[in-house]
Amino acid sequence: MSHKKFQKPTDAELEILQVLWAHGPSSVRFVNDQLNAIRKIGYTTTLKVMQIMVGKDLVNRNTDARTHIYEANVSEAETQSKLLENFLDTAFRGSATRLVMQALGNHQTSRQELAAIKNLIEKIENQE
Amino acid sequence: MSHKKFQKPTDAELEILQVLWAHGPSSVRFVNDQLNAIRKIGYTTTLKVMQIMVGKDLVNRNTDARTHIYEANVSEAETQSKLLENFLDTAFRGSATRLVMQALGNHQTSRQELAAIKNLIEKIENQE
DNA sequence: AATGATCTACGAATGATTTCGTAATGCAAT
DNA sequence: ATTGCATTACGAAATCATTCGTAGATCATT
Repeated sequence: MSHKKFQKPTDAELEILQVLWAHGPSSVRFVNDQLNAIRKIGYTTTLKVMQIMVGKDLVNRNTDARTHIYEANVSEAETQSKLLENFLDTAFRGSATRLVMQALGNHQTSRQELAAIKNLIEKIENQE
Repeated sequence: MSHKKFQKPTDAELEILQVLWAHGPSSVRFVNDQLNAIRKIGYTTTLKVMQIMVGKDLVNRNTDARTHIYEANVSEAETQSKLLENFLDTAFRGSATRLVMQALGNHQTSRQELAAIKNLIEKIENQE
C-alpha cells in the first residue's frame, strides 16, 4: 500500500471531484458542462485543472480513446474527512462539538436525520 | 442596517481574528506575539494583514494613540456560521447531516459533549 | 537635540491558484 | 484528401494571499 501524503484539493479541484463523485468517470466536456450549469468557466480551464489533478493523483485518466476519461482517485468520504479536520482546526479551533452544534442549529435538519445522529451518538457512547 | 456582503477571511486573517476574539482589542505587537507562540511570523507581516483587514471591515482600528488598537468587527459565532455554510457547500454539497456524522465519528468527543449535542437535538425535535 | 527603540505606511517579491489563448493533433463527413 | 470540429497540450497572464524590507514618523531617554 502506497503512502502518498494527502494533497488538499483546491476549490476548483473540489468542484471537479464533486462532479466525478456524483456521476462517475467522465470526459472533460461533461465535467465542464456540469460546472457551467453553476458558473461560467472555459473549457480549457477545466481541462487544465483536471490535468493538474492527474499530477496530484487526485484523479486517474484513461487515455485509450481520443477523449480522455477521468475518474476520481480519492474517495468522497476520505476527502471530506480530511478537509473537515483541516477546517475544524482553522475555523473552530478543533472543537468538533462547537462545529456540530452550529451545523445543527443553523440548518434545516429533518426528523429522520436528527434521529440518525442521535443513534450515532448513542453508538459512540456505548463504545467506550 | 448595512448590507455588506460576507468577505470570507483568509487563513492568515482568521488566525488574527482568533487572537482578537480571545483577548479583545489589541495592538499589532500583542497579536504578533500571540501568533509567534505558535509559528514564526514577522511583525510587519502581521501589521500588513491587519491593515488589509481594516479595508475589508473585518476589524476596526483606533488610531488615537501612536500604537493603534485593533478590534474584531465580526463576531466569532457569525463568522463561524458563514464559514461553515461555505464549507458545507464546497465540501459536503450542503448536507449538514453528513458533516455532523463525519465530525462525530472521526473525533474524540467527550461524554459531556455528546450529551450536550443530544440535548440540542432534542430541543430541535421539540421545536417543530 | 541626539540616539535608539518602536511603530506605521508602502511597495514589491514570492508562491499558489485560476484562467484562458494558441497551437497541434485526431476524427468525421463530405 | 480537404474541411471543419472537438480534443489535448502547453505556456503564460491574471489574480490572490502571504511575506517582508525599507523608509519615515513618533516617542522616550539621555
